[in-house]
Amino acid sequence: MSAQPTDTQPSRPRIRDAEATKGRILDAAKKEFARNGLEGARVDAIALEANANKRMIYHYFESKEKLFQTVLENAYFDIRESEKKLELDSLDPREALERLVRFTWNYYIQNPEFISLVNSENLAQARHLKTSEPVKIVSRRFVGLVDTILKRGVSEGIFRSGIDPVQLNITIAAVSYYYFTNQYTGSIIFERDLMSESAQAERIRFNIDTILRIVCL
Amino acid sequence: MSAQPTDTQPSRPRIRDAEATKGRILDAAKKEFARNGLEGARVDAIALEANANKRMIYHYFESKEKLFQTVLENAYFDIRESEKKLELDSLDPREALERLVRFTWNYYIQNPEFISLVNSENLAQARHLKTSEPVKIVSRRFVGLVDTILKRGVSEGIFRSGIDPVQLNITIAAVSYYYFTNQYTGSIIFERDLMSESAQAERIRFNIDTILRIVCL
DNA sequence: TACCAAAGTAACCAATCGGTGCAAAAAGGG
DNA sequence: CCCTTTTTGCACCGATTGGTTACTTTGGTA
Repeated sequence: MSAQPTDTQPSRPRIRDAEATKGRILDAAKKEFARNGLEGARVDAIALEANANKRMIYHYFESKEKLFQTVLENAYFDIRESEKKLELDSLDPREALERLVRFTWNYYIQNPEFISLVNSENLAQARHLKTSEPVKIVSRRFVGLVDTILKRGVSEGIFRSGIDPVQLNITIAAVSYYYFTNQYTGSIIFERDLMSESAQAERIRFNIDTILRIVCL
Repeated sequence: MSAQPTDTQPSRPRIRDAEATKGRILDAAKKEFARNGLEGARVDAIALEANANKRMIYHYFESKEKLFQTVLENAYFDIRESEKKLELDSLDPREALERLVRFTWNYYIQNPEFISLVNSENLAQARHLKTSEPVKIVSRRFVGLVDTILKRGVSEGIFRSGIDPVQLNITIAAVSYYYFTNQYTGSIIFERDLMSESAQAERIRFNIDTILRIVCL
């Protein structure tokens, strides 16, 4: 054993950086809320993980609930921002739809916290999102995405008309979201490792096929 | 203020009925776990709701976790039992599939606790279900259901071959499950009341259409 | 360099949580 | 009618929780 007091650097010059501290708290909170849910998350655990003092959480974010709200809003901003970078208008409608399905799948894989946060928010009956005007604003653009693809497909004569873009949007999310959020109970009930490489490859193909079958003539 | 010690009947004759007490606790626990999640649920609240003493919960179910496990297992037994009553073999494959999609939808409506309990279990990485052999057993029959319909449809020349029954099973659940579990955030993001009568009717039609498009030639 | 708002810390608190010890009350067999 | 077993009630506990009080340290700047 050494005489050093902790496993951090012995006499860290302690840099003051409010933005960095806020960022570390948000990152830690996202992890903790995703892993344990809104009720299960521990403020002390967030402070520890963020390498920050618990008092700073209340200094910057007021309460556990407000912290969750901020984490959740940021999560929505992030996914909508990523979607904007897809440039689906340059692709033909079928390819645009396939890319959107793939994007949704990959986003959930790379950001597993997103699904868990949304689940927590729905258990809370969306009480944090209700008051968030910014999230509503960024969501509008997102709904328009599928609508545009659908209209283009119809005018090109490859998609059938009369499809509700909201229903399609929901279904695109559903077939991937459900697979991930229920991966643990699913792997038991179907007696198959749903998260193996081969199972994942199989599922994404099935999902693309499903969505294209909905829209094509 | 009256002199009565509590708000229960002053000298209730106290009937001994272990099974009834257990049942009331399980009902109350199901509601409480569904509403607040595994971590958010309060044992005192369950006791109050069940009109039973908290001590009885630990007498009959040992711990909060074990109580949750029992509630969850019962929920799975119930849905699988209901599915058995569908008699899908007497219908032609297309109708059988439609009935199964409708059943899944209606079951989620009539048993909203089921979805919430499954969500909680997945947040807990299915640690309660892992050790439950009975749930695995009743699940096998369930997977076989869709497989049988699919095979019949192929031999009758109305379904295409090569469809993985597990993928189809997952998709049937997904398109309804996702709609309900995300009803609160969904209603905000799509700026539409997803739970209105008309919205529900629209969704179930869309779901039946989706599933039939997957299997039909 | 003296000053002071901003950033960070440690110790603490009241409330609440899951879980228990213990014994009274009620049923049922002899 | 007694006595064992099951069912019930109440008070209580140690641990943990979200949140706070009071304080020190830092770094830009007048």
